Amino acid sequence: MKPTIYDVAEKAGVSIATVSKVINNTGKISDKTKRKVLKVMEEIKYQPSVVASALTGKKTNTIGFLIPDIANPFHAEMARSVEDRGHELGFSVVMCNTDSNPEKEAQYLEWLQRKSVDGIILGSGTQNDASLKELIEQKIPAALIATDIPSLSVNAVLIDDFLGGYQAITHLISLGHKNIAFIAGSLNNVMERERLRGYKQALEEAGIEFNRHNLLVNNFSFDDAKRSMKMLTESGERPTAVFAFNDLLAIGAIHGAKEAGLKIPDDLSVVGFDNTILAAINDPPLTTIAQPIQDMGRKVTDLLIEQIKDDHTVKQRVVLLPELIVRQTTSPPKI
Amino acid sequence: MKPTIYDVAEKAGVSIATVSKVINNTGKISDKTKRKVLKVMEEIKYQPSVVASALTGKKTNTIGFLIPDIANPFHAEMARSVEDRGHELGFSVVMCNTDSNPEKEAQYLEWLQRKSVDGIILGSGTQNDASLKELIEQKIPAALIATDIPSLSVNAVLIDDFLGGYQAITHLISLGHKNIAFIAGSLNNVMERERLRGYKQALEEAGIEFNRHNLLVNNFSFDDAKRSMKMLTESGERPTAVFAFNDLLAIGAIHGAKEAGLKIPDDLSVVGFDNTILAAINDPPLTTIAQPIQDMGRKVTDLLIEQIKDDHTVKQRVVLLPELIVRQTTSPPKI
DNA sequence: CTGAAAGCGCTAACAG
DNA sequence: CTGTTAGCGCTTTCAG
Repeated sequence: MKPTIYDVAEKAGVSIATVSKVINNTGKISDKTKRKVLKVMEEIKYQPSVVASALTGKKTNTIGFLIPDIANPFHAEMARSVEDRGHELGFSVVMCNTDSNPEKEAQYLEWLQRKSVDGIILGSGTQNDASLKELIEQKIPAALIATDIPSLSVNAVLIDDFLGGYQAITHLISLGHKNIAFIAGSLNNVMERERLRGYKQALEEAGIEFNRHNLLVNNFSFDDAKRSMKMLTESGERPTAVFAFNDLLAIGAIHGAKEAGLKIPDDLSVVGFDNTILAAINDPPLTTIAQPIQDMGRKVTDLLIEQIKDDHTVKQRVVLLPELIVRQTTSPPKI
Repeated sequence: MKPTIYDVAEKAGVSIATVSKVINNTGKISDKTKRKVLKVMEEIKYQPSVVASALTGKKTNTIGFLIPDIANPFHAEMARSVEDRGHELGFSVVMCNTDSNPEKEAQYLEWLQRKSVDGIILGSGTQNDASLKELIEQKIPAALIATDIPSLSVNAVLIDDFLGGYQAITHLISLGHKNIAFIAGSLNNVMERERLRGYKQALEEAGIEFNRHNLLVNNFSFDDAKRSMKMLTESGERPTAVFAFNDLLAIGAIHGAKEAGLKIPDDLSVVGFDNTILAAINDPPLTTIAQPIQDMGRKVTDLLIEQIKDDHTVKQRVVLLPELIVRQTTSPPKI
């Protein structure tokens, strides 16, 4: 059996209360007995049980992290930075892949509560506003990353998606493009709608009319993007540039364009979003709008853990600014 | 406050023992009282505390998952399949990024034990054999994925790395290549050494002598691979083909080669390993040795959970076979 | 400074 | 069938 607090108390000739105090550095214990207890703990390799201490009302030092899919590089990089920061601060993180499915989401949330996690981070793709609301009502610390729910008072770290879209399109326009497509995902969340708004705004400022045919909605999949792009090249006045919802879709579009015989960037300029590893290793390297993933993960973890330690901290919404990374998939149109 | 078992007992007019029995479906309870209790649980939104039940010796339904870096697509895809299967079977998974650092590894292991996880999966890159040994001695269920420690009796799921290396090189030789480089990582684990052995064996069978200069050891980084490749192209008799330890390194090599003015695959054939998303989206699509990542993740999770449920199950080492996926980065040498 | 004792929410005999 | 009760390992008053 694993040694318990009783074992060390007995072996050290003190009471369990004393042992508890030296473990937690509370109360006043003489140096002498403190040393003795510490020594015994070493000897019998005693490890306090988090389960038992949690039952008395202390923290579990565990947080939940919900994202649609950890196999998606954007989410994986986010997970890495959240876990890193959590680890630094003494917290474990439970990974939950929701597939953006509200039912799965609700189930994870229930499990996490039953396991008494100290708090929960909801990543982009959170669908189930209702369950988040419940979380907040039950005073479970929660924070959002890369997404926002304007109607709720909750810590959130996100980027200015409007600006991201605006930057991408402004860049393309400055290169001389006028016919620019937008390859979106489902278009059913604020994030995407904001980027679309940025897209439209940039067009408008340049006096270019929005063309409904240039707005492609697909299913967040590589193959969809490829197919969409191919179709687009066959349309009458094909765009000379495309802005994709993320790097994966951008690369899908590039593949589709290449299959149709187009050269990148000469025949088609492409801008991605996120600046994941995919953008860096693409050939040619992908021009993209960078989200500061590391900072976002770190910041949201800090906010959540602050809230866990003191529930009266004032909530905040931290908006980081995206940055245009010009690489080699954009150039003036050659037409 | 969250409702407890006492709250439902009181409201339903029964004892907590009865409530406990309906929760766990143990003992014999009349349909009538069962329904009544269930109804009350619904009404007050009662959720049994995993912490409390764990304290009485029951499972926490949580497992730990150690890998070097979830931001690495290979690990991320593995994590996804482990978490998926865990979720199906009712287990949460705690993600731990070790950076292959033995101290971090040991610390995670300690935390996980203090949190009473039911079992632990160790991914490739596990460095600290000693702490794994301790785990086993303490009868904590553990299982290995994509790695093996021959001296320990522990469930493991891995691929035949020797065969993988052999397949890659045989493919290249069959295309007519004779001068083939191997871009390795650190070369300090069985996995890599096995692949190297496969490489050598294939060469030997073809009557090609092993050339020490064709073995490049780097640091698992994209840039290292790129640099290595560039150097290689400047050497006297540059290889006409290269086999890399994983897809990322293979793509790094491709970038290096392209910078040196080589065309892929005409001037240089490249074979990767893992068949991650990187291989599929590379341009040209990367020929690679596929690991059945989904199956591995699922299988190792099954083995671990079986062991959790019954510690007397016989341990096994499941060796899956890698598969050569020929795409477009390999062709006969044009020299 | 140190220890006795109550209690956290739940499970598992054991009685009835 | 249902309830009483003794823990699980730890924290926290409250006395001494």
